[in-house]
Amino acid sequence: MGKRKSELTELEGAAMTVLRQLGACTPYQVRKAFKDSPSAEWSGSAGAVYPALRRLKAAGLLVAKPVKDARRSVLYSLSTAGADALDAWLTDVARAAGIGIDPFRTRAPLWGGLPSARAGAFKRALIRTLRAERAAIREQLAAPDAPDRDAIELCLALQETRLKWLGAKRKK
Amino acid sequence: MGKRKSELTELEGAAMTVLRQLGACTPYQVRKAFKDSPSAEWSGSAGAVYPALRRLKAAGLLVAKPVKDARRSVLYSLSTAGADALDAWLTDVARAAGIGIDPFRTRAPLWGGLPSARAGAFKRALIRTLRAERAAIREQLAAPDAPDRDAIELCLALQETRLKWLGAKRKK
DNA sequence: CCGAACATGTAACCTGTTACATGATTAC
DNA sequence: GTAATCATGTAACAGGTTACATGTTCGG
Repeated sequence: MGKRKSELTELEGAAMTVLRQLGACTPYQVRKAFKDSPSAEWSGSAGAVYPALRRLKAAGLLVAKPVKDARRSVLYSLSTAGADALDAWLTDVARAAGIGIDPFRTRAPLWGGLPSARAGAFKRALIRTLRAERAAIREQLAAPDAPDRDAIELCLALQETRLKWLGAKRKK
Repeated sequence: MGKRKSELTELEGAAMTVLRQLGACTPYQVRKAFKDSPSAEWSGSAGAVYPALRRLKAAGLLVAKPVKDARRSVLYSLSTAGADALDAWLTDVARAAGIGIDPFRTRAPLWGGLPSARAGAFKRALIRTLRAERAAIREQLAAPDAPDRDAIELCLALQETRLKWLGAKRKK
């Protein structure tokens, strides 16, 4: 069965999440899921996904089922151990509550100190972009068949928090 | 002056942010700033910080001033080109509006599908942790001399958004 | 049948982490 | 003087990214 991995990376967890949601997938389908995702944190680069799935297979967390087509595709799905590992990853409180890497928050402290000529145009552009993303997210929520409704709402809430913060800051 | 770097990494930008805020710093001081930061996204590992600062120096974005102590320390500060690069990094709309890597949001879509025996205890632990962090952040805000007040408020707003989302989800 | 998009990979590179090594300073 | 801590690094490693290479399927 291969030795147990002590911990999953964020990408590995995300990939296994896709497998749980969609059932057995080829690596390409996982990549596609990453790319199509509204909240795309992962580029879904082949150089990350293919090795990651093989790694998980080697660790006994996935089972591979070869497809008999000319492309020699492989359908991966969660093994029992994989399902357990995914649950453990999902319920890792310390990591779930952690901050991650937020480009907005990394930059925010310094926006107040920008040369004012630059600051105005930048803030306008930023707000415009955030609003556009918010609109796109709302669009998705409008679809009656939207999957991951909760996740999309979370995404929306986060963008709105950013917008609200910018607004509050501006007023001061 | 060295050749121009096309783009700064998040850590490089964060390091230069520290230099702008504190003035000339040794690598160790930058590391300390990362570790002390309330919103610590970076471990401030020596293996990242020392090479990063040398990289930026080589690119002409920092100036190095040797200190005449037995430790052969070096004080780094922003060059003119470095200040420009930092401004460009700060005002990179696409990146600032991007989502980054958010462990909470990566996991959130699947919490609904957890075995219910596990889900309850996990959610309680998660809420407890988030509340503890919120309290810690409020603590910082209570200090009258708190620097980066805006940034801390943003941190607080984000944690509250998470808590609110969890609460809303629970009700449904 | 031929070009475009699909699908599977690989190799070189970059950056950050952990763990270690080493010397300087401070507290006692 | 010695132990703890401060401070500066380095080496091995890990995990992603980009760019490339290659074969397959499909639309015209």
